[in-house]
Amino acid sequence: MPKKTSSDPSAQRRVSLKMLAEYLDLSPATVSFVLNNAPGRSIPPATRERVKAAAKKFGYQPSQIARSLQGLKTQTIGILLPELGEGYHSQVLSGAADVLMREGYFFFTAHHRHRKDLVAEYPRILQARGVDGILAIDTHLEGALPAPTVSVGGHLHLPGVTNVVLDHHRAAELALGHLYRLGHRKIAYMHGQPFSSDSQSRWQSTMQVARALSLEVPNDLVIQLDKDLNTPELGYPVTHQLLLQRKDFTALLCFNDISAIGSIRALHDAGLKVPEDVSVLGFDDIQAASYIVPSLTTIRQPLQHMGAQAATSLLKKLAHEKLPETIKVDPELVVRESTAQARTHPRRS
Amino acid sequence: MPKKTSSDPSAQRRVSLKMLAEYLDLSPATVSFVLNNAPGRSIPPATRERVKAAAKKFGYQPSQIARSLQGLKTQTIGILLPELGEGYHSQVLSGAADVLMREGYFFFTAHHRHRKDLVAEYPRILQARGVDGILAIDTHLEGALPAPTVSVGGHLHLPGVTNVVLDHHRAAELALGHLYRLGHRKIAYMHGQPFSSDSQSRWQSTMQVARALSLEVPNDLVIQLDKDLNTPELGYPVTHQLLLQRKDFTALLCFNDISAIGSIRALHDAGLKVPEDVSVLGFDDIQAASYIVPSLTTIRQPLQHMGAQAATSLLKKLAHEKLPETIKVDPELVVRESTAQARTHPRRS
DNA sequence: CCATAGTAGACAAACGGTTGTCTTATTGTC
DNA sequence: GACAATAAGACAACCGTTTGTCTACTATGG
Repeated sequence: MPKKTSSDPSAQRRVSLKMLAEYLDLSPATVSFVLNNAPGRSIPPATRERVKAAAKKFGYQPSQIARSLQGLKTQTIGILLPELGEGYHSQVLSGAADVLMREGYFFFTAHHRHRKDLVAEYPRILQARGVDGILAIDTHLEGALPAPTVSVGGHLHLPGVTNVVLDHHRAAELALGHLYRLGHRKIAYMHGQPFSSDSQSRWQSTMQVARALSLEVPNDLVIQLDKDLNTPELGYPVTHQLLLQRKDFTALLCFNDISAIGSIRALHDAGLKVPEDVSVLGFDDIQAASYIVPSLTTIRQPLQHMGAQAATSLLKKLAHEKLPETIKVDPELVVRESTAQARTHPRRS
Repeated sequence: MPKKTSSDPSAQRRVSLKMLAEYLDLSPATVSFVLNNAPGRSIPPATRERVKAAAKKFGYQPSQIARSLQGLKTQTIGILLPELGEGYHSQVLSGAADVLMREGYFFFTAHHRHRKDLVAEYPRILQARGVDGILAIDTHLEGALPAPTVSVGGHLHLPGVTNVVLDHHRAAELALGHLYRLGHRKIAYMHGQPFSSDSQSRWQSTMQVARALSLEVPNDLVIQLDKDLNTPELGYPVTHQLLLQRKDFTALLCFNDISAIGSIRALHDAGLKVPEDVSVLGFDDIQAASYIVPSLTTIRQPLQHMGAQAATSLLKKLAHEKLPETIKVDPELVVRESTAQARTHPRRS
């Protein structure tokens, strides 16, 4: 049973504008004017000093809540994302948070685990809590939002919602271009899971670039992820399967780093060396990419930067600047050990 | 130049209690009573229904801000942490966030990068924004806090602040016990960086347990981390150094997983096999621990659980329950590939 | 000396709710 | 039929700010 006894040691009442005013024998209004340096009011320097001194003395801190009630901006943002913790979303969040805090904004984060009811409910609750704007990370928004919104990696276009996305075409160019320059012509491709938000656009871009480079993409060199996993096990079985069918490819373009790590293991178990026999290219540049042996060549998504870009855009939007519908962000090729010059002679099987 | 033209598509004014009351031809008070199911007031069912129907019809959402102003609880928590993004803090945050959201709380996260001025400033700002309580993750708090506070991994004890920490003694028992049972008697120890918050307590616990097991800890089997790195490079040079001096140890107890990965590489480069020649034990259980070859046996810190525990405790504290000063959380041994039976015969050098 | 213009600040009305007190009908009781 | 008790709801104060309007006083110019 809860006890009511504990007298909070931290419960000293905060001083309010009124108390300050009473102490100073001034009206709250005057004090407010001084502390906010409001224009159009004449207050003699002596009084100003008196007020400021008292404010400092009592550690006066204006109540944001009362301010908000006036319909002023709250300097608060609501951030919607699927999960907190490791990975993609956290990186984006981190980039956004840096910008927001630097600009004097605080933010709520609301994670919804892709639950539709929560995705629908949270924007309203956030509005009730007075957010000036909403930042949605990898969140499938529906319907009109109750506040200015910018999204990162959103797959659909809502009117008035600016979307920050990776330039998938550029990513494909970097990836295939790298392999092409290393002499690879027989490349195996990995298609992402159908439910993953990037699968579609990434695949289309990859195919476009492949055509542009006159690379053939035979069906039996395409493998398809299906499991909902976040471990290397994701890539192992499909790669194993691929090896049973065809062995005459010199490179494997993976959907992400996690699956690439599984693929490398599968290749290794089949007696193939990476990168000597097969080059493997990842996507994302997760932390583990640089740890594993061989370290992974990959396409880095500048997640932090995307978050920062989104936050900056949202702040601009709040300042009534016009924004483009879509903001593309450039990926980056990170060359490590898992890719090398293509074999010129067929490997003995 | 910012344009003022953009007419927000999302700007339809929210309906307030007053508007609702006017529409219903009732006083705001009555509406408030109905919607809050306030006791001690007699309202006929018919009116109740009318009110509820109207509220639903207009999508009425009470303003948390106005409520807060009454001095009511805001159902808001402020979370202080060093960084957002990958790693330790994010995991703890994730665990805490789950509990808070489940209980209907929202939270601000404020990251301070260990900057003293921010650590001092944020609690006050959070209070001005009306938080009911503060959760501090790996944050060096000083002085009295303006709200009930619980901390995770805080190194110092503040009066009235409950601290959630790992049971370091238990961790040492798990680690050394595991190695001991595998027959290891000559164990090399790694001491954490002096600036890392856990170094001290972990080292002390380890030494205690070593004594209890009658394990000798000769000076030349102790290595000391010093660099402020978050990559395997952290563990490489010190392990290399150790190998130059002594080669007759059968196990290495690392300070964390990151350094363990570097150590494994150093051992590998020196021609030693893990775990056949040397067993390596990590700490933390980061994601990469299961990816690398050999996968890492490690002591898992239940970070999510610690976060959840802290959040639960804070909510209890807000309900005026008495809490212990310190809450210890149990670590967990995760056995993977990097540890094995100790060599019974000296390795050929 | 009086009208006029500043100056310094008070007053009060919001903002959107909560909650204690008061009023008006309606009913029930003897 | 007089009276109290109860039901149904209005009224108003308040939370801590901001901000438009108003007033008292002082100084200035003619």
